[in-house]
Amino acid sequence: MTRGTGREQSPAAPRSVDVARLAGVSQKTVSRVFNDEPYVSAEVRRRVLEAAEQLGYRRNNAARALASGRTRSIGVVTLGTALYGPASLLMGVERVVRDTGYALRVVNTMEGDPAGLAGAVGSLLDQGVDGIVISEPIEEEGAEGDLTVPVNVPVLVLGAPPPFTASTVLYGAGGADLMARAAIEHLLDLGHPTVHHLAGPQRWYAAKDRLEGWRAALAAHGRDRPPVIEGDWSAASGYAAGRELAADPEVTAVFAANDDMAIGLIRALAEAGRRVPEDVSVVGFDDIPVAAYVTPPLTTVRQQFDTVAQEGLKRLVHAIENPQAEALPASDPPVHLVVRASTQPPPPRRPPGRRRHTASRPGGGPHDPPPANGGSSTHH
Amino acid sequence: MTRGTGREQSPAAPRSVDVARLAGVSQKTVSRVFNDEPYVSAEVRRRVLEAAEQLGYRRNNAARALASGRTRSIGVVTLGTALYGPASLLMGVERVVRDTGYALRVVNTMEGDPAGLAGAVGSLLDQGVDGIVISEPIEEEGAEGDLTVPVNVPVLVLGAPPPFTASTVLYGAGGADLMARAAIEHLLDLGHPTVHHLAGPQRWYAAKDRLEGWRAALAAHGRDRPPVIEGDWSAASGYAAGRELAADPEVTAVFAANDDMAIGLIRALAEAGRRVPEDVSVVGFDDIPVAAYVTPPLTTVRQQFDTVAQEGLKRLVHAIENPQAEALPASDPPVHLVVRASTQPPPPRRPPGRRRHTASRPGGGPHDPPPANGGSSTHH
DNA sequence: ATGAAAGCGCTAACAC
DNA sequence: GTGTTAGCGCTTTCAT
Repeated sequence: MTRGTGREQSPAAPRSVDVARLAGVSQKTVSRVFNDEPYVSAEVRRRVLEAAEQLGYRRNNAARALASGRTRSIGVVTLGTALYGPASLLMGVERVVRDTGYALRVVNTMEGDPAGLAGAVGSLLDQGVDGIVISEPIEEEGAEGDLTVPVNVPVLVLGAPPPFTASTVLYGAGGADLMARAAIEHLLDLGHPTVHHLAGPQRWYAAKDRLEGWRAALAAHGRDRPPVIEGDWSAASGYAAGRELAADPEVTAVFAANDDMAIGLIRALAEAGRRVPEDVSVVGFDDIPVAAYVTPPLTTVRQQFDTVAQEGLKRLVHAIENPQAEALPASDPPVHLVVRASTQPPPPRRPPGRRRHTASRPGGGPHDPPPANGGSSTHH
Repeated sequence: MTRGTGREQSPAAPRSVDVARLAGVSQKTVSRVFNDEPYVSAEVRRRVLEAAEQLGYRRNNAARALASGRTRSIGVVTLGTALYGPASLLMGVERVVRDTGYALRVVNTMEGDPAGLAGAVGSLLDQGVDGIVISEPIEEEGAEGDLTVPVNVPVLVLGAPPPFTASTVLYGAGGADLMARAAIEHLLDLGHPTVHHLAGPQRWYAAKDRLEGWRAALAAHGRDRPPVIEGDWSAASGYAAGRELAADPEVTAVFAANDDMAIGLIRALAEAGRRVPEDVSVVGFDDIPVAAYVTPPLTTVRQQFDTVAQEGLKRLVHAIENPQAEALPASDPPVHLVVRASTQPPPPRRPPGRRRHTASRPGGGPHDPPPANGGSSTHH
């Protein structure tokens, strides 16, 4: 209707020249208006915007990218899981990216993906992103070490050491070891002689970090370090681990690397007649939405995904827009241990080999309303 | 190093002409090779690929998009939540999109976002996507009905009726009503006189669908339709609902619109002395990863996000690549009710007003190992 | 404060 | 089978 090419199919999107013509200015002026450049009179700006509105003009991003060499988009590599941690981080990233005016492109790396991280990053590079976020990468078999593709955009790695070298690499989401440590110390403070660890899959850096925090905390307090059981993040693996641990009367406290495993673990313990928290205390990690409502309500470490995403992206965008400048400093997120009903002091020591069931804990029965978010204390 | 512009900064990405020159062919031939077009001799193809490899050539997508008018990317609008359902769907979508050779752009609509769906779609249109997936939209206040922006690309709406008109609109992820219905019928089959419903927020179409299935099932069987309680998907809201329902001795079966609410509900019931499943049966929806490991293991409706995503995207891509062709038909996903321990026949009827605790269920105590995935039956 | 001209790196249509 | 010629719709640089 507007531009008379004759074809009715879909009336060809208006271009900036069309707007310029209608507004009676040059095409460049339209460009100026849309880029908020200075030196456009208010009157002209108004005319241009009005013409654009009338035509339903949207600027063509491909042309823009081609001419400017920047796509104004950020790519994120995530694992293709709906696991609470990675999914929450992704949502946090999206929120911030949009706020900063960039577009978001997403690719997944599946566990066992042959191309893996390199493939994912390559695909983003193909798409021409201005920066890359790698969220919770896992260790690749074989492709250990450097990426084969040269990465010429800034990269933000959330929750892991550098998987490769790029022009600029930033880190974020550290401090999981400190968080784990706070969990362990909570249990030691309650009087547990030591704490067992149900670790996450060690190909995940997140799992390694938590293991490391556990190790460090026990070492710092001169405690025994019992053997580690490795799960796969799933409640099923936590359940399997629980069956093992239930058989060992020495176990009075367990730190699980995520809440799902903690829930499976608690179930297995309960089925074996070892009550939580009376006989065994359990701490999880993540603070998933149901953590306060399972039985017993789970003591756990809350991750602040939004904060982590926000802080990391601020630094990434800074690096994109100020290529020569110094990288902004990272800051460890605060540790936030949420104490609920799954932890309490250990049962009194007694000669091994005798089965017994101790009295109920003071005021901690299942009839207490779960603290909505209550009982949380912030360490560090 | 290769192209001598003198600047060492970052040695300017090679272009297809550079490859052409090195391979001793025309630039167009390079284009042919990279687009897998026919009519290139094996020998030339080899030379081109080798030259490209040597130069580290990656084709410029902005230029490609500008010249061809297609971005080879699909945009997805999701809610900015890590809720299991939406997050799983997003992951499913990503997986399929990559397989089909498209890139994925993601924008969120936050609840209460002023721009809302229109803003999100507009932002994708700005980015120049070839197709749009709208995942689980919620009803917008005010902006009811049509989008103000013209959408000239095919749109796939997952889990909702048409929020607007576009050139092509496809639907997917229907059938939630049938799934809800299967859940209700499972409870009726067990002998419950009727089933209460803890609904999701009714601004979500997914919540409406489940409510509708509940309503239809009760109507079909001529049962009472008790008042509906509306939650917000959270375990906390399920807990609140549970306190209400616990006070009503008539309640013997509850269908919760998602698992998180079901878990909160069960906790509130337990605290009020109403055991699940002995006194009250509960069915959830989603089959979240921990559903089999909470106490009691949750009977729930499993959603097949991968299938839904795959099926929907196949149709979307078809619509993108065959603009004139008939839309591929949709197919309802199969209903998959996973029966675990949170449901059983109702306790024997007795005069109202008397409190009692009935015997334990036959072989259904907490010491049964949770069926990993067991006890599932597929309806419809 | 505004405009003219020259590409950005590719694909499309046609020639050979 | 391969090359040539034009743009795609912007941003950039430089004039004015």
